[in-house]
Amino acid sequence: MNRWDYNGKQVALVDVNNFYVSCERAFNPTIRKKAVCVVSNNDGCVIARSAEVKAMGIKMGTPLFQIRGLLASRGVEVRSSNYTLYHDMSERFIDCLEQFCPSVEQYSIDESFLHFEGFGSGLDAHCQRLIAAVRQCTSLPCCAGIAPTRTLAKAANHFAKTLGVPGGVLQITDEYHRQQILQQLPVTEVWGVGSRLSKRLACLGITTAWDLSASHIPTMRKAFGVVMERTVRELQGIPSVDLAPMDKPKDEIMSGRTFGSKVSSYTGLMASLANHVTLACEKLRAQNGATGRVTISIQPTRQGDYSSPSVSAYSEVRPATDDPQTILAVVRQCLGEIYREGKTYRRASVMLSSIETANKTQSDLFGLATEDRSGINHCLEAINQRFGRGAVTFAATKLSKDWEMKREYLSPSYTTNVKDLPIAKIS
DNA sequence: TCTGGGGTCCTAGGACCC
DNA sequence: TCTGGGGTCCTAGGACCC
Repeated sequence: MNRWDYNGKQVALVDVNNFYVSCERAFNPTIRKKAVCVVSNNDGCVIARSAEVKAMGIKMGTPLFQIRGLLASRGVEVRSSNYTLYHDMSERFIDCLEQFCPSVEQYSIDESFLHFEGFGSGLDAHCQRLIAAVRQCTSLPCCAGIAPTRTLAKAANHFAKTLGVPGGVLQITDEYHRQQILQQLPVTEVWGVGSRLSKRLACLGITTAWDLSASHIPTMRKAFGVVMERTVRELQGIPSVDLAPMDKPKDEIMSGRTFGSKVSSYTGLMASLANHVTLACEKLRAQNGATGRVTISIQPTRQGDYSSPSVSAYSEVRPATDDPQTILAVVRQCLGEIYREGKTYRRASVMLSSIETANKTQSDLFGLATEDRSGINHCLEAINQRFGRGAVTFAATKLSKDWEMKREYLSPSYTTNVKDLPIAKIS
């Protein structure tokens, strides 16, 4: 038995190639052979690229306005991000994975860790069948990396994708193989090592994943902390990272967005914040929570190349509540504290924290019951669910339109809106 | 009132992820 | 002129307590 045989436990990282682009292509055959990129909210910057676009040297996060000309001259199809479509496709993807593995741990919208035990040498073939099934059921292309730890599985997946391995699966099977893989992987590509850490690592002569894996753990812990120690162990093949389960109730809930165009009026900011209160409260109620602390922040427009720091204000809410109207009143008061007339702003957000479970919130002193609006809140939610988000909103959200998103290149919601169902023509 | 050390709890901020 | 959003985990430092 070699050291890779952890009671036969293996983890596979399966992720969809260029997820957002692949979703756009799934329902639009005319762009399957074309270069495609997807841009962020407000059509701000590039957040997904097809292989052709990557080959043009266009980097992740490039502002759209800088490359409009280039994209047009190369015939690149641009799409605004369509999260309704992507979330629905993500659910279909995960449904498919669950047919092949009893223990699926969703990590992000397009990635999941699959835990297998006792598969032996048949795991590679099993994952190849899984990938073929995903392709058939959803038309999404994906790859898998298999190893004893999540960090190594990530590394294997990286090469499964970039080397175009047949079948789309790469498994690290022994010590020699691990060394080969890690020696070819720049340390920047290691899961958990970002740009800052990799710069500091370079000063110590650590430039590949293999260098990092061979580093002295106590030294690394002292210099970089426990997160780095765990990364090193994972690279060595010792499972050391645990993920918080996705269905765990959130400790804090945030809703924020950059405006479609600059906002300078109090009512404009309030309109945006009221919208975020509604969205945040939907999430809060979905996890049966109540918030005890509301924080708002507004960010002034950038000065030249530098982004201005955001300004924030918070207030405790006692007793904790899930009522948007109560929260809205708090938000209004906070905005009054930090709003400066004459300044222009680019972004606003609302954060709910100190979240408790709604049915065991402390009642306030003397048991003064706050007005019970749960009936009306459920009613509003039901209307919005049936007729679409925004069918009923607080008056404040309608006072100004400046904050609304710019989405010039939006594709239809093929899978979630009857009006947008694709039409098949038989000729 | 001063002296001190150690523990806990909270918050802000950094780094990272996709 | 135009540069995303939502989250996690960890650490340091301050306040408070005994």
